Amino acid sequence: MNRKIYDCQAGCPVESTLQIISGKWKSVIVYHLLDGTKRFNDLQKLMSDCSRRMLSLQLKELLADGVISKEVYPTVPVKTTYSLTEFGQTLEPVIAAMEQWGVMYNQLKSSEVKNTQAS
Amino acid sequence: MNRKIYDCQAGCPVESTLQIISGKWKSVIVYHLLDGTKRFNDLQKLMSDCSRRMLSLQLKELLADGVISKEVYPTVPVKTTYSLTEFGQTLEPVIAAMEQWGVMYNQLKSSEVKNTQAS
DNA sequence: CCGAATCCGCATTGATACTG
DNA sequence: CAGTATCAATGCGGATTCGG
Repeated sequence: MNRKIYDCQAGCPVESTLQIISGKWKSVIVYHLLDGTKRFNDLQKLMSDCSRRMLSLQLKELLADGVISKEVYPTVPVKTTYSLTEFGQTLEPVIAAMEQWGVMYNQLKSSEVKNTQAS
Repeated sequence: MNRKIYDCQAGCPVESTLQIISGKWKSVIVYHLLDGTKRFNDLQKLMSDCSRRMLSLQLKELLADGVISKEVYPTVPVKTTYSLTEFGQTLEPVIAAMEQWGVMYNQLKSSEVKNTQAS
């Protein structure tokens, strides 16, 4: 896990942010958790391209970075839930900006399909 | 170059955004280009942890995605400049959010150092 | 100066099976 | 249900070299 993307002391803020959310699935996880507490399988279903293993790893890193918290209910089939910590909540503007841009981008793509631009 | 992170049709907007800026250095490049047109070496200096090879690759992808544009001046030592396209400019809110969060995060980290919290 | 091409080690990730 | 363990495959990314 090579977290050191940039070693300029307290350097480029964009890179600092990246250190927290640059994992392949991290921002997506945060995105879904902004919606509320979720169980492992809930997340799995929301991110079907992310394997259970990957999901597990990314959650572990987010946990280590204090972005999310985990609650384990020792019921018979174990139940665990993940939520954003207060710290994690501060990422909301970042994720929201990504979401908004994504919406715009999706529309753009679908309209490009219709136009089938000939040169 | 596996760009398909999510294949849900026009799916999760956060993932769509990620498809464009998820490269290890892409958002940093965009961040620096928001500041104005830059030459290859300028970028290289601003991102000293990014090898020439990586910079080149990431620029190529951003170019392919229409985020940046490239101008080549056929002078004797070739000179090339990179700028954001109009499309690339639309990423500004996303990058700005990342930057702001990064600034906050950097401050948070440096204040934690001072407190040396003993449990 | 910009960047493509090749070589190659290492980290990331997937598949599959297993556990409490 | 919520993970972990192990193994194998892929691909990222560095170093170096060459070209325009």
